[in-house]
Amino acid sequence: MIYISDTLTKSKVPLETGQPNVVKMYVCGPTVYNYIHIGNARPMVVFDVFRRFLEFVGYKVVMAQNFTDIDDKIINQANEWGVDWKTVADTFIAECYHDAQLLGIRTANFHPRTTDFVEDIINAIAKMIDNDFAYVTPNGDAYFSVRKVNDYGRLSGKKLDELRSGARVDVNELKIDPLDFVLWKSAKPGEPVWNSPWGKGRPGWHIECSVMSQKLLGDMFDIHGGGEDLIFPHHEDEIAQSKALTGKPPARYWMHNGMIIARGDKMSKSLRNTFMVREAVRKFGKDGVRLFLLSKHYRSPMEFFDAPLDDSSKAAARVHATLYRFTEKYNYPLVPKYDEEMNDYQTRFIEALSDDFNTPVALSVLFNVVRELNKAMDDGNDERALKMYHLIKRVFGNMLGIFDGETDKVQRVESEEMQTLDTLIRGIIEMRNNFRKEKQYEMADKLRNLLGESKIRLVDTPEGTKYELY
RNA sequence: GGCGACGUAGCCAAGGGGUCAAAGGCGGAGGUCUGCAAAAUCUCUAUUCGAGGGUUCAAAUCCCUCCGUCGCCUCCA
Repeated sequence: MIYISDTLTKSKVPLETGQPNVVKMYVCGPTVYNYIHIGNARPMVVFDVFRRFLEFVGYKVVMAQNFTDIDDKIINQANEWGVDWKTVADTFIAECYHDAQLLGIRTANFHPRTTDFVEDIINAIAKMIDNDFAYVTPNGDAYFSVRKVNDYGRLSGKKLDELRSGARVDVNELKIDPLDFVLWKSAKPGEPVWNSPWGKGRPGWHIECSVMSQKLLGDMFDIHGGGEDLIFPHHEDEIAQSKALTGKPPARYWMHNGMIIARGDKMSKSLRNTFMVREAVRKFGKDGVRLFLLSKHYRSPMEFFDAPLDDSSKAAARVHATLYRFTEKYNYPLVPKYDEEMNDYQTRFIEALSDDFNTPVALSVLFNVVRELNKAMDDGNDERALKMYHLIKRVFGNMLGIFDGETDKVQRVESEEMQTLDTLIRGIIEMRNNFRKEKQYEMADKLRNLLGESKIRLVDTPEGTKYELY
């Protein structure tokens, strides 16, 4: 049984899906007006791994992640650059796919864009107006009446009257209640527009997710995920909208990941303390970044700074070296037969992830197996080595989306340049070994240092001298 | 102001009434291996879990107080 923390009930609950062995999951994606940063990447990686885990234990996962491709920030950005909104959106959707791919995030089954669903959104709003959950103001805005649904505020633990007294809510005389939120924004001059029964305008933010998730995953899917900053008002409003439309909340469970903190604040584009995914991958490697993101429980906020990223990067490199050591001997390792030890490690790994997706514990199992793989190779126990290799590379690595490349940062390209370099290095190694044979260690060490300065590390093994670039 | 989370070794981070003299990673010390290194491996590196009270046969784990950090309440993943 898999247990997850449900934001709505604030408790750890068993995952019981609508259809047996199928998990339908919707994860809120970014508004595309710039490159994605590490904060955007956390839910992407977390839910990517969660999905792989569910698949491993036998679920068929149907996953959707949206792009908000029309919004004030996109329009502002477009105006600033003197291009149209769609160019901005298209550009950063493309860049987002690029960065997601760099991070080894599998594409979801659906990546809906708001502007592809305007017709459905209009229909949904019309229905809410008909059923008296929403109203149109004289200027052509449409608003949702928050007080028409019961339990509004349950997800975020807020009480309507406390919110009102907070007086932080948008003061807008057109709204009947200050807490009402916009479903359709009437167009200001020069803004992109779509036609609607109540005038030219564009969809508000919350309605897109309700409409797209319902259309793609159905009235009540299993898991709705996203960053915890979306709990209020975004997800609260989605619940209200779905209840107005279908009489049901949109999802059975709500999973929220904690924020990435940088320099004392939440990482956010508007706070200018972002660290781009692209830069992080360049600096720490794909597996280093993923390992970092999985090193802390997904619900806790995590501080972003170099030291732990460096640690994760080193740990990833160590595992890569171990795997490389194995594949050097066995180019095409086949499938081992499971034994008690393998079952035991795998069970521990799965149990960790089954307990509210405890990735830090799962990683501890992984690192234990890495040590066992090294030991098996040290002992010359190839059969056991294959078993450990299989667990790391094909089972754990597969679920975590790591160790699927040759090495993390160092490329072992079969290019002509590499061939030349290889010949050169091998030549120097041979010279050094001749010096060693003649016990001229000073000369031998000189050559080793020379290579070391060029970031080439020599490793003397019983099978001869090897080298690696670092 | 309201709601919520957290404070565990040099750093990162699990655990969440007894099996914890507390997993794992990074770092550090020492051993094995090596001509020496490197890599790998082994041992050690928190008698203690922010501070102070309390409950209990038993607490890092439950309760209270205090100190500190952070999130949400506004666009945000």
